[in-house]
Amino acid sequence: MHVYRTHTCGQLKATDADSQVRLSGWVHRKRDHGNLLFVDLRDHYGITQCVADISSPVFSVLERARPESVVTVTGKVVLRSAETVNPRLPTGAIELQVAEVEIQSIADVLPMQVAGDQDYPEDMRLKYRFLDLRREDVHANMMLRAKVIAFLRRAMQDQGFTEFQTPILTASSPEGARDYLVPSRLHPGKFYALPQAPQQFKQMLMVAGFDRYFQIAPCFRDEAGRADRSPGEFYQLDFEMSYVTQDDVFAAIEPVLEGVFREFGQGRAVTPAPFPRIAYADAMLKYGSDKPDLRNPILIADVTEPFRGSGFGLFAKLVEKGSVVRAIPAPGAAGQPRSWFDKLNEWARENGAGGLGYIQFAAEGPKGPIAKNLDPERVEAIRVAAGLSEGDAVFFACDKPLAAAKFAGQVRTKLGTELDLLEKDVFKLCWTVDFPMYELNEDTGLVEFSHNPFSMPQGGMEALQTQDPLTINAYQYDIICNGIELSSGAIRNHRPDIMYKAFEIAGYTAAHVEEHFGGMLNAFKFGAPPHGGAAPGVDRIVMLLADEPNIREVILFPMNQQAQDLLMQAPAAVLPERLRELHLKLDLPKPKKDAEPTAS
RNA sequence: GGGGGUGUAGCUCAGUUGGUUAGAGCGCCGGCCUGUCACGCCGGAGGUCGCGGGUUCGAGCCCCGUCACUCCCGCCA
Repeated sequence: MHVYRTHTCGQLKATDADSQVRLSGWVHRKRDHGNLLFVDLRDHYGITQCVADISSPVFSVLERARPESVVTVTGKVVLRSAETVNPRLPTGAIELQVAEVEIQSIADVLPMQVAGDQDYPEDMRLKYRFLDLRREDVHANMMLRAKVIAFLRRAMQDQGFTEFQTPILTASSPEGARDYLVPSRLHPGKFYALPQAPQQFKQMLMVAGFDRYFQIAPCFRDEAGRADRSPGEFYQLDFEMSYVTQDDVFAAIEPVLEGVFREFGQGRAVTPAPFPRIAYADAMLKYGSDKPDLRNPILIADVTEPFRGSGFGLFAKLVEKGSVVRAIPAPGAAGQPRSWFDKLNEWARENGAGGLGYIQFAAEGPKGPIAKNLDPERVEAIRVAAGLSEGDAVFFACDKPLAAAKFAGQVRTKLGTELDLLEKDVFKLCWTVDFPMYELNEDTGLVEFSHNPFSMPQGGMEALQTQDPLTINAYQYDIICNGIELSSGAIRNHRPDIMYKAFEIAGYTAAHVEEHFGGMLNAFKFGAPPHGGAAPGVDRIVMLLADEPNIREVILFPMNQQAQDLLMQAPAAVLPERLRELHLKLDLPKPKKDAEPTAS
């Protein structure tokens, strides 16, 4: 008999009755009847009830074993009597009558319980992550993650992509988020940077002729955390393809994404490929966001004209000064009490808006503070523009175009949640396309890149030479699922001449481009294929599939929002000799006074 | 860097208008219990009410500051 186990804790069934077996695992839970003791023994695979009574020498040993101690038990599998079968347990038809027991590892009193579903503070869960990971839900999330990644690898290989590893210690990229830097011992004063994404490497792979690349790529960014954004590091399904148009990229990745949501979505509906494509400008108008949540049926409409020169002086004056008015329908909300509208108004003020005007289309006619000050024709124009019927209400956002769009988007989300309008049990995928290449910096009045400076402008060189830069779109796209951005991508600009011109428009000289992007530029001067790709976030895909509101629930050893690893105690101070070796001297801010350790 | 929320036993939380010795459940320790599966019953230990200051006859509760965690904004080519 094997020294530790003949079976796992999820394995034994009625057909194993009467066999002699050995199990090892954690003491999940004990039910001590004084003269009869039940021990639920748990491992990765499941739980098996083990039983011993007072007549057995193992009784006192097991009785003393605290929860989460690791034990090996040996004995006979016995059928449970009909009334003691536990149908909720896969092994519930049998139990193990313990004849021998060996304690492999004693558990101290636990800081947090593994059995049960009590909530614990996150800093405690992270500090004792090894215990937290034993718990059923978190354990299952990590297994889901592993299966999702295996699926993605297989799906990408099936689509003819090849997996490559790119460097972790690389050069700082002058664009984008802050880099994590690694000091060089051999080169005083110089630093490696951890890649924010393998962007330049994957483009080099295309230049090198590998045609289709993918990688489950670690990405490092020194930026603040969010519920859906892991600080420090995260993983992307990074891919790039040669000789492709935007449509080819979509066609390649859509089956992979649709497939992963179908495979692991547990019956939830998935948008079938091809996914809807929404132009950035439309997305901002209708959804108030470049990340439209298509589960929400509300569509925003522009109603600037009905307010222009109207009796509602506040909006009329703002419109004269260049503001726009957006209407956000609230289906069926006309009958909501005054307090409901007041509450939303208060919410709007808390979110930085002046307030939140509205019209109720009640049975007796339009009512509310704004309707009183508007001609009936204007109210009717609004009703038509926003597609409203009797019984609906409508809210208004009035501001400069971008601010109005963003606020309308917030209202849309708020109303969708408040009125419970979001479609349930569904993954709604779409592309946001046609991002503008440039935007105007309102502070400086200068034209800047609005997203990725290496995307190919639509219309190529001719567009750059002839169009108003602010009207040029890029072959740049995002993939969105339920309002969460899974990925950015682009058809890249592989032409040095177009790149110089694109940077020139944003105010950069050729010398600047050469200095900062010399490596890639150089590569493009020796024959570069047209290419493009994207990089869906793996953590976010798993988060959506696991239906978790927080990305840390699907990461094995996440850092907290302050980018600290509470388990491994990173970041940490280092010894002075290590700093000397790296040619570093510290210049620290004044320490916080009365700093205290965390509550645990 | 800024804003919101939270902070009371190891954990989850309650704590009335500012008023006697700060409570419950889980966990822990002890006792009882031979068919439980969130076992049950009895008893016990366990508190710098995050920390500091203030107001008050009196503060877990009110005020100011601060720290920690979290959510959001900024940031995220």
